[in-house]
Amino acid sequence: MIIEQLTDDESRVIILKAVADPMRLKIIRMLYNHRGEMNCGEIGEQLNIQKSTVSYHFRTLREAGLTTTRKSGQNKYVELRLETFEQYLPGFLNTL
Amino acid sequence: MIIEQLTDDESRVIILKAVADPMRLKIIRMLYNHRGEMNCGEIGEQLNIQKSTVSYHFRTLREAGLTTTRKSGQNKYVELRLETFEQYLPGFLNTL
DNA sequence: ATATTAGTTTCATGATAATCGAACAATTAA
DNA sequence: TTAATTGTTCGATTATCATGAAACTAATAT
Repeated sequence: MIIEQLTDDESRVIILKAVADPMRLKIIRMLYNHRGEMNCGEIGEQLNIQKSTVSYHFRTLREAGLTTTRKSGQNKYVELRLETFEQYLPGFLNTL
Repeated sequence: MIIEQLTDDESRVIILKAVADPMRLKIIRMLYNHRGEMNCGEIGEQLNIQKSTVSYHFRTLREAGLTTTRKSGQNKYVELRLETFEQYLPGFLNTL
């Protein structure tokens, strides 16, 4: 696996693109209101889209550093990484 | 001209997409550091891209409500709309 | 052992987005 | 009146993105 060396602006663009989507905005809002980790499945249910699409959005958020993931059994739990939001988008979560 | 009725999330996505681009990030940073309006031309010079592309980015920022424009003679001056940043991306400009 | 459940990966597709070059419009200078 | 300057618009092209369907993996349940 090749380690990509990203400039600060490149990271920033990846993060902003990750947030700039209606579905992912919904996911972020759910996670924020829930204040803690959530089951991927229960999030997906409320979005009314295919699970492959949900999985894609989770990956996008994770690769942007906006979430962390914990696997337990056959379930997977997602949680917001508040530090990343604080660093690149301070105050953003409060506007949701 | 049809007036579009946008939901808050739709506005939000338009704003986030507008910010999620390296060129526009450069433009925003320039405007912010300059603290005040700038000539479109002098911004364009530093970006090393065609003026049609620069014009496209300016339009994207303006339509997202992130800038205002003033025309004076054959020049055009752009300025950040700090209120919009404050409302949707509070603290963001300080991270640049 | 087999079936079920939760999630990922891959492939194809349609939709947006970024860029350039050329033509255009408006303003100012010669 | 004719240049030159500043910026916009249009058309074409390439690249990226969001989505669904199907096949797959891993873990649990029967």
